[in-house]
Amino acid sequence: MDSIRSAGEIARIDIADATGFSPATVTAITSELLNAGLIEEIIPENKQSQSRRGRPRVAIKLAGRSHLIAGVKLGHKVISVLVLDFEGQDVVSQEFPIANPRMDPAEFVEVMLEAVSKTCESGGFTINDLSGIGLSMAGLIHATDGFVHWSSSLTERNVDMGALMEKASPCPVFIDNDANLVAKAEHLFGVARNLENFIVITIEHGVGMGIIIDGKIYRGIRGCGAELGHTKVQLEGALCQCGQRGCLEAYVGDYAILREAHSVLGEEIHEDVGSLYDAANNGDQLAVSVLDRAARMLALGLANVVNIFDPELIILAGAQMSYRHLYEDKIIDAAKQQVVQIDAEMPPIRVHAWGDLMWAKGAAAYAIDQVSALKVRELSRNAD
Amino acid sequence: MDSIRSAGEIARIDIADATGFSPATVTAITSELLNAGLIEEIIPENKQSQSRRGRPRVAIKLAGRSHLIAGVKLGHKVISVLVLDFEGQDVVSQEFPIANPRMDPAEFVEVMLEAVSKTCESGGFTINDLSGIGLSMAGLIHATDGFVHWSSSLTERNVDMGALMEKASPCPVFIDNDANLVAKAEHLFGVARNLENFIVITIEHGVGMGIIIDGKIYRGIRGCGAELGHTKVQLEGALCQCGQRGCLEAYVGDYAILREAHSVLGEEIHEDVGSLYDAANNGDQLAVSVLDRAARMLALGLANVVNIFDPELIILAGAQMSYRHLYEDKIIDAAKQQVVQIDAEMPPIRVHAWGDLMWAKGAAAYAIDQVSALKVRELSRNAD
DNA sequence: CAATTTATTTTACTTGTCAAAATATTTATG
DNA sequence: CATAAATATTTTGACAAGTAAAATAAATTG
Repeated sequence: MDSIRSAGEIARIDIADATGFSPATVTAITSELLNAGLIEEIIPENKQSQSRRGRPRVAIKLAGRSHLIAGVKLGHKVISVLVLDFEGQDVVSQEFPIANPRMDPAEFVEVMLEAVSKTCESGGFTINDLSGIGLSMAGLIHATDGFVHWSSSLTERNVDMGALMEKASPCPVFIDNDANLVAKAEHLFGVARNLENFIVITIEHGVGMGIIIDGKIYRGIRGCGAELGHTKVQLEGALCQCGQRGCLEAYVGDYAILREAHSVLGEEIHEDVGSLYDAANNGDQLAVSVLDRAARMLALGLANVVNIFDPELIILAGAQMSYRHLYEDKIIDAAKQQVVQIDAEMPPIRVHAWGDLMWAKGAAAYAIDQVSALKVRELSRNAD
Repeated sequence: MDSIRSAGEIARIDIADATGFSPATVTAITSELLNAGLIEEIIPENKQSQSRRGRPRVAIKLAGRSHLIAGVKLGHKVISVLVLDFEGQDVVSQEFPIANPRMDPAEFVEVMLEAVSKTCESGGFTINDLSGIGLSMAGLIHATDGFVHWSSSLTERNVDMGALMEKASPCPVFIDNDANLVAKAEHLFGVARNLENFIVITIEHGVGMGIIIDGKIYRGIRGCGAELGHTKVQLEGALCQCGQRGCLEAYVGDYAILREAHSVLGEEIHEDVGSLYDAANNGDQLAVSVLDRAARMLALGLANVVNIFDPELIILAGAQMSYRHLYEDKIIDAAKQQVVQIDAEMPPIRVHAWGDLMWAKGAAAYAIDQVSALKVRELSRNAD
């Protein structure tokens, strides 16, 4: 069982403790995994390790070099590719500008595989050495079917991307919504490593949410749940890019904030929200007012998430720090004011600034997870 | 496995089909359950049953008379008790007026057990013949601990009701939030009998939600999730009975609607929302306007539920038909307008009018479920 | 009545898991 | 330094859950 990953390094007896299996069973399973090369023992460096007496525990970890896995994120302007080893260590990463942000499916597949290939080559290996590719897309995606209801990266709706990828790629490709995959990354590598019920909220151009319940991504029946950005926070409210009114995203997304600022200023002074934020900090009352409404709306959205899910943790995951206006303590405090009050600590809300590779890392995390499961399945089938 | 319940009557081979177990296993398990008296075979009445040839399938059902289970709901003015048999058939039910809607815990326990006792006696048996009691409470409840953070029925916060009940009751008592238990009833006996991922919304004095994910009630980590009624649908909006502003309940709950009507009329013409609804249907523009806002807010809330959960089904479960203004098609249509649009049918929203015993039935359903699990556990322990 | 069909039960085996015993490897102690 | 004590891991033997395949049961068809 791959709860070795969540611990990083762990001795057999601790696995038994953590999983509830008996030491005997752990030995049986680990010896199989060792044989298959998926995990390896750690040779103890120093003799005087701990002050404990008795036979020393020998730690086990994932065999990093056993598999290489790529994560791909298609953004508006760039496509980023990150290759991780089986342990989750960065191997190589690259970004490529893309010509047009909306492509037809065939072009999309080609561009993506091209980017992966180039990244692999820059790391000294080829795409054929990969055991899996994770693909992170903005949009409405039925992950288990690999079916894309709609994505901002595609010119067509209802694309069976899974089938297209399977045909074109030398290794399995796993597709899901970008926010879901960030949640996966938080689960495997991030601040939610030991949690099984938490929620990740991503804010950038739009607002996304990833829900982990009982350790699994919750996707809804058609695969298009968790659309926090399009929950309505105002009757007949601001116009959203989805065409509807009153969506949270239409108050909190960067385009919404800039839109409001420019509607008053009349011209496009601020190129991005970061510059507006700086203006606000320098006392620009208009900027303060614009950002304040966004902040209050976000607080409302966060409170709603708590009221509905009562999760162990909420993570505000951000790639770029130009969105730092949305990660302030006062927003979290405001959210606390709007949560159903009981005499028990409210779920913590933590901010996690990942850096630019957040999205690609999510994709890779998902692929690692899927490849792990695949290899274990293969193993037990080969036992026959 | 007690998926016999969801089918009502089912032959062994169909159980094998439905559960994925082999026929051999089904035989083994059912023979144990038969022995324990929990299920029984149905003697075929007519010889010329079906046109199939071959050995006829013999159907199995739960042994109704094997256990009696009570469900209790404490409302504002009455306490209702419903006794079901193990199959879910009504045995006897009764309602009792209660003196004061808020009691201290000791009084609460006494009043409840008194009501259950009287109901049992009116059915010709005693409380000692019950195998379990389900208790449905409005409020914030950590069900698995039997801990009541807060309830409108109690004068105190943070009551360990489970412990109190265990001391006073001759049989196990299972406590949960009232909306969660309605969801349970829908799952066992209602319109969600074969579904594993659906949502129940109850509207009455307040707005409640029960979430079923993977066949289990989702409660959140502190047991106080699913508070749809207190999600905010308006920044700095109407005042809610919880003390906060902008809660859905503060627009949709009956007290909110009446409050608004009276704020304009100046006097209390309408005793309940039903009368306001009649006025609206008779062309009273003011009544129309008041109800219209409530309807639009409810639609918004429903759309948010779809956008977040993308469930198989949403059920609007109602006890009394005086709330029929909230069950209209136009509301459901309005909700559809505000849902993320994809080229796939949106989850259906169904209205289920239960009648007055809805809440008590939920409590009983939960208790049946828990007692079933308990008995099966006892059985496998006795196998040693 | 025999042949056929379908449902259920029995039998013999596989698999996953565990408790208990055995073994391995260390520290502490006289 | 040998031995005892402590702790981790592995081996062994047994049990429980589940299955495939064969056997049995109970109907229909011709």
